Amino acid sequence: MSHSEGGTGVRQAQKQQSRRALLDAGLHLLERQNLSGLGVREVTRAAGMSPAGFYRHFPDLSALGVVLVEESLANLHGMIRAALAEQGGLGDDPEALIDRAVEVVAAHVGEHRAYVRFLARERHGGVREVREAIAAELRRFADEVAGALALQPVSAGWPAGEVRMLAELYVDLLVMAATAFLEAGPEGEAEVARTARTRLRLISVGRRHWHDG
Amino acid sequence: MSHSEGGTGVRQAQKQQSRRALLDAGLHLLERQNLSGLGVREVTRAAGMSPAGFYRHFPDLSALGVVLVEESLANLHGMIRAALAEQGGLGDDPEALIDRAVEVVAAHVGEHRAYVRFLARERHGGVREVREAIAAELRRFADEVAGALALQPVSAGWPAGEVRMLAELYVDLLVMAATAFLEAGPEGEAEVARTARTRLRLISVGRRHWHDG
DNA sequence: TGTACATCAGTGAACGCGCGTTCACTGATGTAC
DNA sequence: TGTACATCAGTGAACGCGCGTTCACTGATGTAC
Repeated sequence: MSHSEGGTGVRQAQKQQSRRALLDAGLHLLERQNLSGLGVREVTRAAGMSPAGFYRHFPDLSALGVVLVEESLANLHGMIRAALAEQGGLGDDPEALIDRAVEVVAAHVGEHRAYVRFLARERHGGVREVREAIAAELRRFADEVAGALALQPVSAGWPAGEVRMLAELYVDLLVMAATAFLEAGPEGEAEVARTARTRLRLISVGRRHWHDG
Repeated sequence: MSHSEGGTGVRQAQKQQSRRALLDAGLHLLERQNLSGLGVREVTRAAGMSPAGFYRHFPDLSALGVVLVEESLANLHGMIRAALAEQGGLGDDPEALIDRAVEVVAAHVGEHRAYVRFLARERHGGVREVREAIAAELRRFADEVAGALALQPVSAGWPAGEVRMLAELYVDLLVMAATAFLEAGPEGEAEVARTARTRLRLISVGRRHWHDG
């Protein structure tokens, strides 16, 4: 065991650990402030590293921010994919699907509170690279939802552009629900969920009667 | 004319002018950065005043931010009230009302671009006082919309809570439309307007068929 | 296995800089008589 | 109208401070033989 256990990669593993410490420290600090107000020294201090060490990992704080965006939405994508995969299992009951989607969002916010707060704050924040990274990820998110919607029987005969627009509306409503969960304490959570469900159902009803009279 | 023309108030008028210069400089700088990244010296420099002069008008930058919030939404309230007042004139045609609302938002964004950008950026930004001021104003905005909705024949028999929720949904959609106008250049404006109208109509249809089957 | 050299993540000191805030001041405006 | 004093918006210098970034360094890890 004593020979060849570490080998190549010990150094790299240590570096990854430091990098993670910087990302975690940054994410933690960003719960209470904007990325544009964050400082290199502040992050390294929180991560237990000397200021100069930061530059072994990132050229500047925007770069760290972009990595946080990717991580935030990697999580989210996984959950969305799982929720959409259940669609078949839930049959064609739109009520059940809506309930499930809202549950997924609530759970996601509960588990990744810091990431969600970060996204909400920087989505329209002062750092262009980060804004653009978030916009790109949300577009990919809408792509997935659009793909799932297109498979539903209700969408038969709808042009792709309209399905896509509907998907964007759902995404926007889910993002709004997520930030509402953030802002409501635990006591307000049920109310936020109720509101989110009603909104989604309203869209659902509208969609069903779109071509009526 | 030479006696009594100025009189009391010249000093006060000059002070107001300086205060305005500070607010305008701040608003201008905030188009490209977060409030939490703004500096006292930066604002006074842009306003052509010495740094110390700032403190004759505001205790700190958050206070300036709160005033900008009030101004932003004072504008908006006026427009909303005007749009809602037209409601009677437009009869009960919901299509026309939606078209008009979207036009009003587009015009507002065109004329008050800096204010709208500021609101979008600070709504979830890093300065609590400003966030809370924005939330309070948006609540008042939803109150007005709820009041108008309650008067519509379509709302007969709807409980006040549901009307309120509907109003909040409309407000959120309009706010999202406003930020979409911001981000789209002039060439994308028509597309944003089309999307916003479709979203609002979808709600409108859903509302009409809410209690069907 | 042991040895000699290379790599490179993290350090600690140093730099110049712009920051927020204070202070005593100045001079135009306001007021009392 | 004129004069003497009060007010106070804006100034400019000064302060101490924490910032971002650089640099030569150290010592653990990796590699060649």
